[in-house]
Amino acid sequence: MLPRSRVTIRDVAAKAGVSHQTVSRVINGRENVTEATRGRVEAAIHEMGYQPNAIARSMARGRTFTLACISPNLTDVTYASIIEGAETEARAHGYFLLTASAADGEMFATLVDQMLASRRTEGLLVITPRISEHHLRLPKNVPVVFVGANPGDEWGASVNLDDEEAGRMATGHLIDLGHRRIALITGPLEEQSSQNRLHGFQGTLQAVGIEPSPLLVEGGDWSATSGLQAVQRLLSQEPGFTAVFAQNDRMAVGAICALRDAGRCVPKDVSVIGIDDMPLGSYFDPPLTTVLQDTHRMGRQAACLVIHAIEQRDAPCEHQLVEPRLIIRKSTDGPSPLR
Amino acid sequence: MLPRSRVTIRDVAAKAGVSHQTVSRVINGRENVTEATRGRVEAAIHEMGYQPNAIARSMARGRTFTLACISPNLTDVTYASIIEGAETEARAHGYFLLTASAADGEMFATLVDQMLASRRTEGLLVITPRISEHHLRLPKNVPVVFVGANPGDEWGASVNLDDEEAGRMATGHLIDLGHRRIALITGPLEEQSSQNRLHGFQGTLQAVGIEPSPLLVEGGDWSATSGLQAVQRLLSQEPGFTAVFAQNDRMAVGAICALRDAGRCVPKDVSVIGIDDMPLGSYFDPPLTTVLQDTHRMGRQAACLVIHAIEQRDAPCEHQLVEPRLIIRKSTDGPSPLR
DNA sequence: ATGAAAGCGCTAACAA
DNA sequence: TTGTTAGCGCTTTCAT
Repeated sequence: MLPRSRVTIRDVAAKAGVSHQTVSRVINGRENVTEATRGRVEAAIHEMGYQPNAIARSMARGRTFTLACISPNLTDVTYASIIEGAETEARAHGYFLLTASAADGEMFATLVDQMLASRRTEGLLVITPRISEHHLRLPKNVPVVFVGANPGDEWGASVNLDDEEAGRMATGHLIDLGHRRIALITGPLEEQSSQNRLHGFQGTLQAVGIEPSPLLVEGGDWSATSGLQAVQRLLSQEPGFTAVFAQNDRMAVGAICALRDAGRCVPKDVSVIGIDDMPLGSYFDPPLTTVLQDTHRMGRQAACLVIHAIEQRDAPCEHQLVEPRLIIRKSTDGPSPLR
Repeated sequence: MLPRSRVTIRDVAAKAGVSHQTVSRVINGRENVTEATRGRVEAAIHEMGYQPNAIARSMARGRTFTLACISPNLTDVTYASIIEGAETEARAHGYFLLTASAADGEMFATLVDQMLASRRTEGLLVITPRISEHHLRLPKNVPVVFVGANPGDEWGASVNLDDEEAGRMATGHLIDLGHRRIALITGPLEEQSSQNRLHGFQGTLQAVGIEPSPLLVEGGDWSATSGLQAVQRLLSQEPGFTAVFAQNDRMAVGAICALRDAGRCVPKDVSVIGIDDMPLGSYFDPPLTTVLQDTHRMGRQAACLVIHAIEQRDAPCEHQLVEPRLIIRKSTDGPSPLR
């Protein structure tokens, strides 16, 4: 057992010649304390180097002012940026963020137990691209917000990119440049965002009278390597495409590598567009055209939602969509007239 | 004020027909409880869905099993990976991690107050490339470990890359390839790691009889843009170099861009090496040769050190160095015989 | 093996 | 305005 805190409210009270309750009033900034006593108490606090014990406060008030945030990992910049946004917003509201990564559902369940059920935290942010059964076995009395997937009304609020619009935006950009044969590299189709981006893609093609070909759609797992492999498959089965829409930037970068390896020049022979606007995207060769996903903002909004739900117990379960934005760099251009 | 926890230890006790103390013994796995009573208590716990209240426990035990981690930001993948490593290790030891970003010294001081002085956390990880006065005004009675800089023995333990060795490794690789005129792009020279990497660079050159030229050294701020600009300056003042050692990968990528813009081919005309082994480093053009900094491991070691210090109050103040490792890809090659 | 009593450091309700 | 009295939910003595 570790040593306990040095100075308590009572020590200060004794020194200042008041009751401990008066000290409590002073440190809580209550109005009903004479200027004189307040001065004496503050002096004593200063002299003794008193610092309120947060745990005792939590105990007495029944509040911890702490949020939990569980993410598949902390290093993926998409997640890291959501977390950073959430932490910033949380702190602006006087909350702390207890962060953890959960590799699998089991880990997730354990964390929820230790963080939520034990009342260490007052709310939960779940960052996940995919809702699993574990996510739906959460304590009912604690506000939860999902980022990256939408579990539906009865399970919790959510914040997501408007994925369908992002899909339309990327596809529309390629069509505007004159492309007709556009290949798509999706994320895992079990994930809502992949599906929604796919729908945006298909809808946009059909709107201009292009029938989407299944031979021009390949799936990846969001990694650069998977994007590379997807392009190799596309090249072997239907090499006539003049543009590639990868559902995220990492796969787009992999796609560019595969095209270069195959002797196709980007953007002269093939245009490539991604989604995310990841760091250093403008330092690849060629600089990557992409659709921005404002993850920092998503994190802030998510934190805002949980805090709102904590403070007004009646808060409705909102599902917010964040707008994408097209960022044109050099990896897209009109189709070569030679082809 | 929020509703309090539903079931307490006493409710369970009543249901099981024992004293609350017996329940406490059961949930703490104490030996001195009859199998019979234990069974009754466990049944009651299960039926009522009882979950121990972590705050009350912290209160009674004087322990929170929580560490604080303060970093300049959470998105820089170097930091994020340290944090992830720390969190993993912390959890393996039964600790949580309260994460926050501190843009400046003032924010840092506030966070320390709220997290440490209030006894919300039992130890602190400080991720920072540079020690400032704020870092040395920490509470004396709480273990602190620095990652990314070394404050010296009396201020706290530290975990760092062996920066000097990393500098030697990168420089040695270029020399082994046959380069003699090697340019260096440093990080900010107020930071220890920049200085140490610089020393490794200079020492290695001198060891093979090359006198380091000040005209071949430029400073950046770790950003890709600063690497790009540094190369532009180098090119204008002393264009005869055949290799560039950038003290991190981002600046190396910027350097490659600048060289390409200037019509110099990497690695044919100029070789480029960085430090970090950042994600996607192998997807740039050309794939980046670099010196690996094992940030995940650094985070784990740092967490290990704090926890050790918490559990044995006498723990010495260690300064650990993590070994770098050379990763050869395509951005380095022998100098062109034509030059 | 079990229970009773005390207290962790603070806030909240009530008195004075 | 100030002080007194009770807890918050648990762990830790110390009895029994």
